[in-house]
Amino acid sequence: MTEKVDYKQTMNLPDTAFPMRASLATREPEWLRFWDELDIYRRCLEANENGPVFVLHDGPPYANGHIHMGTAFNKVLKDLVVKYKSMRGYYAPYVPGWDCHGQPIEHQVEKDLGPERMKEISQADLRALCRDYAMRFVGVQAAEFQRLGVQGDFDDPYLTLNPAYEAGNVKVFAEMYRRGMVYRGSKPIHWCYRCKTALAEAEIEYGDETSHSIYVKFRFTDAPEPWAAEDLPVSVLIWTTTPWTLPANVGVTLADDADYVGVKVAGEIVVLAEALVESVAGIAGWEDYHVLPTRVKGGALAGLHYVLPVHTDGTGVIITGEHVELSTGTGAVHTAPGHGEEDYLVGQRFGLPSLMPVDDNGVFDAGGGPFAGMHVEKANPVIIEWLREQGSLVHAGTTSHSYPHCWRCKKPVIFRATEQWFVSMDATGLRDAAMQAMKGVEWVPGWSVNRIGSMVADRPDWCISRQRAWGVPIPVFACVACGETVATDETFAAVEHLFATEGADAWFKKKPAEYLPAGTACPRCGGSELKAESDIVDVWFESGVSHTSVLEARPELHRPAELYLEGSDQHRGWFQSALLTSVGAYDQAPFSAVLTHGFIVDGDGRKMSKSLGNVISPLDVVSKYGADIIRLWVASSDYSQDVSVSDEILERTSEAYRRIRNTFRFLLGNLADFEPSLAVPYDQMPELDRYALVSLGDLVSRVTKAYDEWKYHTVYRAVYDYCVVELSAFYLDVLKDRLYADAAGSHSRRSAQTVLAAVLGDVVRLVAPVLSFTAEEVWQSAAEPLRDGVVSVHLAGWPVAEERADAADLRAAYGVVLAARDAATKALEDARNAGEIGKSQQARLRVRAVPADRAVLEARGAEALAEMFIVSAVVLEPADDGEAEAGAPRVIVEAAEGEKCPRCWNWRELGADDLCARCSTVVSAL
RNA sequence: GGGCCCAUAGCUCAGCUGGCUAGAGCGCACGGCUGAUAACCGUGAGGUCGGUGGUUCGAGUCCACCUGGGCCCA
Repeated sequence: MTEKVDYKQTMNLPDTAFPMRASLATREPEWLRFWDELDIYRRCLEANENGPVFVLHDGPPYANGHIHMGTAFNKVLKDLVVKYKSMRGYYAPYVPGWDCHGQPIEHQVEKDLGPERMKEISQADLRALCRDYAMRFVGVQAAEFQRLGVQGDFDDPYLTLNPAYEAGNVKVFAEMYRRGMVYRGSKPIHWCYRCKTALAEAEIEYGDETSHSIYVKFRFTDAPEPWAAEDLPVSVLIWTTTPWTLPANVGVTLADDADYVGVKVAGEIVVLAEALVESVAGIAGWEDYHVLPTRVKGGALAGLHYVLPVHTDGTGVIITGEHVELSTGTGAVHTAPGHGEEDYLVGQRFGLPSLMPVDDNGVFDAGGGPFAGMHVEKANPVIIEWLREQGSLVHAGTTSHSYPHCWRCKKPVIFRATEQWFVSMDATGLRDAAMQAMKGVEWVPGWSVNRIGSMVADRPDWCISRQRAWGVPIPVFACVACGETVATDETFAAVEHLFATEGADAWFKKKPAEYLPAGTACPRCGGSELKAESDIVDVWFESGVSHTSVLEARPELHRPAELYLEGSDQHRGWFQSALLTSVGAYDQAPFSAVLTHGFIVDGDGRKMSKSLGNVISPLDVVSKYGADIIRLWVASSDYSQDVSVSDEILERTSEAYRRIRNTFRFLLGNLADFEPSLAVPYDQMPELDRYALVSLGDLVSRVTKAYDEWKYHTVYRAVYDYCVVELSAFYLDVLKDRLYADAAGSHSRRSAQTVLAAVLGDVVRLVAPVLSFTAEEVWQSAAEPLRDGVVSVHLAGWPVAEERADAADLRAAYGVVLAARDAATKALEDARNAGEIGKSQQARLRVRAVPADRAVLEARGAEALAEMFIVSAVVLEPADDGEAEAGAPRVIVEAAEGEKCPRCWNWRELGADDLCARCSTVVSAL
């Protein structure tokens, strides 16, 4: 019996302090402190001071609430872009921003305040509360974004409530105004006559309401052709639930393509959609009626005139629209552009006037005709009676339907046109210019341009005014004497200066005379008393002008930005408002490229909502898995579609992370005693090592290309597969014998370490934009000589794929070798299942390959093949006739000859010391 | 109801301009190893490509419709 010797001590086993368990949740904050002390954001900028500039311009999230999966995804994606560009040598500043104005914050503050205190508070005080509210959440979100590893100028972000930002609004508005694309018009909005206020869509609560339901005849001025022969009065029959809007009627909208018929009833003819005759007859209680045979398309009736229902001395016109429903009503829609959104839009298209005879209190003015002075609600029954007297009422009943209510007083609201400010899409050719400008932009993914294109092509004029408190005022004045708008280069300059120095709050505290140049007067009547406009600007306009307030204003940025990157909802939102304001003021798109991503959905592809109970919070993921897992999930997802997240997905991501982490750990462990001065030159390396470097170079090329094409999930895939397939399953597995058993300072082991150092150095940088924390941990765990004085992986630059003269030959040869290896592992598995072997080193393989392959294998040498197959010996044999055609080599497993070397576990002839020759030499030299 | 988009194994992804028995990794099952060990190695079983119809000699890959889902409108 030989005495058991512990040869383990004589081997070079991995040694590293880099822990297998990541403990990201606790360790990541330490790296955040490390970067903070390093001032890594500024260091990255300084390092690239002379590099090309790449500006990713942050779209400002709304400053309320905590971050959610969508904002986390967006910010991490941006961070990948910025960190990659920075490592590539670009000067890549990233200034995060927040959208601080707007109705949701104002609404929340008002709710917190309560109705009593709300009545007391001044606009200035209300604005101060809104500001506090916004600032609180800017702080909350900034901390949360940074926890995700997002790097940027969080010490000096841009906020839409900053004076300098507010001034930018004036600058852009002024330029667009000067160019003649801003005008005053009217547009219907939700209005609560009890609270005497305009309401935003978000302030509307929908609830069931019982309304009047009336059918009314509008008499044609001349009997339309199809029914003229009957020689009876002909009317079009409409249905409405708001009798009080009839005084504002100017048109009747029909469905262009639907069939309309005349119904003879009670001695006259009423026209309505054929599909609705039966239901109307039932409701109206027609017993004796007759549908005339002639059918007419709605479009054929367009242009006919009828006598207005209330103002019977005037006429209205028949038009067509796509919003006409054929499931309820009559298929003929009473159209009052002053009192309905769709009516307004269709009215615009047909050039109908927008009558609005109702004042702030909901009372008819003179435009109400016989109902002037009456409140609309009280007028309803009166109007119905009046219509009955006129003989135009066909039926009056009630109906229950969903109707908008005021969130404050919970009472029904009305729709009512008011004076608003608009940006004209066509008066100065803004639409065409915008369509043109978007052609010069790179849209990722490509279909993205279709979406914004159709939006810009179809959109109505942009209503940019809001009747609210928390925002930036429309920077114009009205003459108190004559009502004329006063807005000149001088007043704009004064307001811009006012905002820049004191903020928009000053608008609500000072009188115009205090900041306008002396002598500013109304151009029409010469009046010198001016009133500041009380409306504020649409928040989309506000965020849109960041190209001016931020890109142009900050020295490190520029307009146009290289990239805007947001969720696909921003085609309608920020992308569009930025495009329109930039083209409007500068004839130029604000961005060179726009990247959009999908929305975050659950594992079944459904949107996240509290009611479905499928919401996952990024903060929970951070504390359970760590920010790097979120980052890896972001990188692994194809953002051009909606992106799923679920416990399973995160669990899988986490497993993938562990695999990558372990790969780094193995590399670090085997480089403990290595430094660059010990490196073996490429041309002196064993072939396998050269192949490994070629393969590494291929990875670098592939990954770099993927980053450049914004395909992060390809980056992830490539790196992960490389770790698993190339390294773990092949190269590293093969290398263990050499690394552990050869002499520590041997050429063969140093060669392997040279490769491992290259792999470590390259891969850690390839993943640094994604696994920012872990890459830093790896970097700091590497021996100092390997880091060469670079204090952070994020300052380490980008790896270069080296060109190797023998690369093509090696790729071809190793294609054959790896195919043979596959055949070998299969054969070994069979032998294992048959109980013939355990470890592969117990085997000796006879490999029979077709001549071409055998030549390739022979050129590597049997010893090299044994090393690569991790067996004790390989014998190459000619294939039998029957095997000659086979693609993969045939492999026969036999027991290895010799005995198991107690040190390296290969089966060899053992010497006097009971060791194999290699181990004997190594041990005796110790 | 409209515009844009999506739908390949349990998961994440490949499948270019239509052409061999639809691929990868993970997960899973089984096995090995115990010198990457809350690791590592191997083998294997899983999709007929959301559905229907069509174009074609041939379709996951083109067309139509449908179903389900997402964003934005209405």
